[in-house]
Amino acid sequence: MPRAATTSDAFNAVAEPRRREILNLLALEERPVSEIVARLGIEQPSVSKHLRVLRDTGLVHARRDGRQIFYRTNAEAIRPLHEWTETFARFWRHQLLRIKERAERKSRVN
Amino acid sequence: MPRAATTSDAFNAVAEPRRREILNLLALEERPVSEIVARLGIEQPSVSKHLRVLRDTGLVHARRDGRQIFYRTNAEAIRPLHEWTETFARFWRHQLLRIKERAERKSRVN
DNA sequence: ACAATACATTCCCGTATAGGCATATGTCTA
DNA sequence: TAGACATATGCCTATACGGGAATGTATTGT
Repeated sequence: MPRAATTSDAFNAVAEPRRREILNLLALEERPVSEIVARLGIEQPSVSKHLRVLRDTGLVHARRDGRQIFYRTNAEAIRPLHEWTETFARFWRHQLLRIKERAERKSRVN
Repeated sequence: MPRAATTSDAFNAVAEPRRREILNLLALEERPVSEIVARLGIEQPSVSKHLRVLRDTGLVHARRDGRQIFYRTNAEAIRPLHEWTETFARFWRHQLLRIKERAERKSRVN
């Protein structure tokens, strides 16, 4: 079996660096496809295909205005990723704490 | 061009659900391969291959003890993912805030 | 040295890419 | 209605994938 389809879930969709760039770009404000093409320097068909994946996974919303279609990141869809990574956060925070403690112990000795 | 290699970065590595399961399992304590096989019900060669990817991306550490090899999640390697998703957190938090405000406005009217 | 145990690697296969290019679709304007 | 503009889709190719089965490698105990 090959890797799961990029359209199946957010984890797969954001595995592609260009798609993450697109999500970054569309986080603050909605933008038409042409602007994504211009800013990221990716071919238009390629951008459209990435947007298709992002739309199918709910990572972006689309709104048509005349000939243009404005896309915007749907942060809510990124939330599951954030939550999954958050379950590991306590480990590196704990690690940092230990490093800090060790440093303090050291400076106490000196 | 095909999708980027799973070994290229953490984003690609965790796109695979089984690998996320493995990371979850190895987060609290190190475990030998046989235990991962038993707990997740995946074939041993398959587990070994996933572990290889996770090791190449630094997502797990390995320690040999006799015939067994103990693996353990390296939370630090998940941090970049957490940080990337964190940049979007303020948007859904803001969204939640707006929903809350709207609810309060509504109840004020009633 | 040999057998058993614990993992890792290799090969094969069907599938899902992502990019490039051409083309189709939808919308506005003259 | 024709043409320009904005975007989407289809086709092609090379490549990476993940599972299954078989095999290789390292370590231990006898």
